[in-house]
Amino acid sequence: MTKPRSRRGGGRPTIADVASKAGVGAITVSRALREPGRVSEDLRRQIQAAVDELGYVPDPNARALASARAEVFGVLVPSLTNNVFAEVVRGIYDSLSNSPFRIQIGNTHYSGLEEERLLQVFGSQRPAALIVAGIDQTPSARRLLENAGCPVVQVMETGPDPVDMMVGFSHFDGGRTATEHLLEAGYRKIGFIGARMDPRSQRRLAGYRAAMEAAGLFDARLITTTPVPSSVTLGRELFRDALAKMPTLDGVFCNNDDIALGVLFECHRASIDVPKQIGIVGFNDLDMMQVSFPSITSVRTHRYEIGTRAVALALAAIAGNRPEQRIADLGFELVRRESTAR
Amino acid sequence: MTKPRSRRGGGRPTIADVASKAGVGAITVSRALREPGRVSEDLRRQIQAAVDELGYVPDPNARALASARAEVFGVLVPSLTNNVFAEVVRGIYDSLSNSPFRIQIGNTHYSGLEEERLLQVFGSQRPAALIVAGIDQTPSARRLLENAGCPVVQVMETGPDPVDMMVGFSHFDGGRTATEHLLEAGYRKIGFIGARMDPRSQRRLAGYRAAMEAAGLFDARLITTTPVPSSVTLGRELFRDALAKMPTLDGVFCNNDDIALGVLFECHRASIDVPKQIGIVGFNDLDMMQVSFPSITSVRTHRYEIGTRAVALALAAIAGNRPEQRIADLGFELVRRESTAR
DNA sequence: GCCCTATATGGTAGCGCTACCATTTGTCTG
DNA sequence: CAGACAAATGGTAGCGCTACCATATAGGGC
Repeated sequence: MTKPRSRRGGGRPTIADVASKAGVGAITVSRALREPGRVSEDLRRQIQAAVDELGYVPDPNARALASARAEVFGVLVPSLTNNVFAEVVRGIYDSLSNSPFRIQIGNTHYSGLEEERLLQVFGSQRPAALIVAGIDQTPSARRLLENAGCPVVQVMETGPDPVDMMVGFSHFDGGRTATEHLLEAGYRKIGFIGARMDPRSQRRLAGYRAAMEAAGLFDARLITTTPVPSSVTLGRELFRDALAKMPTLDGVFCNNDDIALGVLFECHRASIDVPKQIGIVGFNDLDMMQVSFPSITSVRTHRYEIGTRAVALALAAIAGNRPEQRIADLGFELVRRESTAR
Repeated sequence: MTKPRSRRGGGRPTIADVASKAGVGAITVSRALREPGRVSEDLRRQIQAAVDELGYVPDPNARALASARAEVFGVLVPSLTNNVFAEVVRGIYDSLSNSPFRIQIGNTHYSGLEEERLLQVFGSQRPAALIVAGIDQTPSARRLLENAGCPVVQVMETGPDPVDMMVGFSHFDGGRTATEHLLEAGYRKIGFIGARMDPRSQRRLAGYRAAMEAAGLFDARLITTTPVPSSVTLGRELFRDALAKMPTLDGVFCNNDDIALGVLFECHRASIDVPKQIGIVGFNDLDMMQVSFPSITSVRTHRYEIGTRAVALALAAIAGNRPEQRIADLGFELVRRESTAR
């Protein structure tokens, strides 16, 4: 009744082909591939030979269907072009490149609704683990994560109430540290310039505010923000706005390095001396911060490591040994450079 | 014999649940979801109601297994952090966000072998389409693409011999145009500075060389390259090397904008006047080129559009109307700015 | 009125793999 | 040396879905 070879499959070898070639049952081939320890040395060799000869590659879809578990890591980030998330994603890829796991990335465009929709889609695949950026999921997204039935790692920042596990650092502390550094360097009229203003930016702003209030120097007019996505061009424009509003400005904590670079360029153009007239601090410490002229002080964050650590935690949880510490705070470092050395 | 509800599936509703709730056959539900036109208005409504009520989401793995075709676009890029590819990938994501297709990205790390390996892995999933960066696949990678049994789009550059379809532009022409612009502006000792030197960089270099030779000004000592990945820091270092080697240098065509920015910063630091003493041209025209001081002339490339166009071509091919023109040349534009205006 | 065709729906049989249980064999106890 | 038990292997029955074919009904031409 059955046709000689699958009528739909396009003729690629299946596990049954390998089994008959090796003279064993299909299930033994399956085991030899997934849990080699449970198959005798002899058969393992025969099976491997048959696999090599036929060029057999297991079908991940059939595997996922039969085992009710796909070998997929779902990753949700708000942006694909923002270097910060690109680095995290790169860390994830590098950590999984020698594993059987595939990666599925979703771009939420900083939208909670889009995040919910993608979690729904991802959930339908029964992923092996989920890695999501941020800790500000909508209630319904949070429920989806809790019921995902797989390890979940929230990355980029730390907070008090993880869905499952967390890898990141405190953006509030980062913002405060950057501002305190400007204060210690003697700057007084320190502005905050930020674009996009996602939850992490908001917390950096809160850190800035805490430092300024502690010094008795806070003034709401020092803050210049926009919901528009960040760019170097925008940094320049926002700085001009800030100066127009507050001509006595003598320092700026920039929400990120793109903004900081825009500020630096505008200072060049307007012949404002950095660091004498204006001190600049960026955030993330991209490569260019150390080369710019003058070089720019920035808060270095460990983005690649956030990706690798998130994968390590997820893999441990999959293997059954969930780590003791569910929250990994990777911290940050203030890197002092010429832009604040007066 | 059968347990009341799937023992493995975790209790999520299946197509059979929807079918019995709507009082129709499972196959009709399947059709209503995939080809609504073939199901009567009445049933379609009943089925939709059942789907909504149960919160049914089709299992993509079962679907892929049964139809021997996964709703997945495989995307192969050499880097995840390089802004150029990130933009292409963003274009792909945005174009597919309202389609049933998922996206699977592979990072080849600029390695042909890794590309082969990933094509093997991707192939095992029977993707709906493949989008790969570059036109320099190894022979065996090319064979995998030809036998993929799905539309294939090579992106980033154009060439004479597409596997299937192509979207990009001529890097040779880009390099030549940039160099000719420097020549027209009166620069004579024009250097080429490049990092990574992947095939596209090589072709830009070839374009530079063609222009220099045509002007009778070519000199191998004007070329400074390294296989090291590109960065702003590296741009600065390479420029110093170039100057040490050839102190009379009066212009540079930089393989990309990161390098160009590094060159600009070094000029600031060494008090070299741009554009009077040195003219600078970058490649790709990142946002920051227009804001830097002085602003930097660059070759604008249409990266996001490459992504969207590649998806459009692939979707057309999937729908059965393969475009007449298999090669889409999106061109580039030289954007003249202060760094070459003397 | 008959046959032909088009449209709408359903039943059956897998897709390629693994969970579950059964069977076989070898080894160790007392 | 019987009985117990672990290790190695296999058979069967699905996982949730769709391709393929069959069936039913409604119209259209002569």
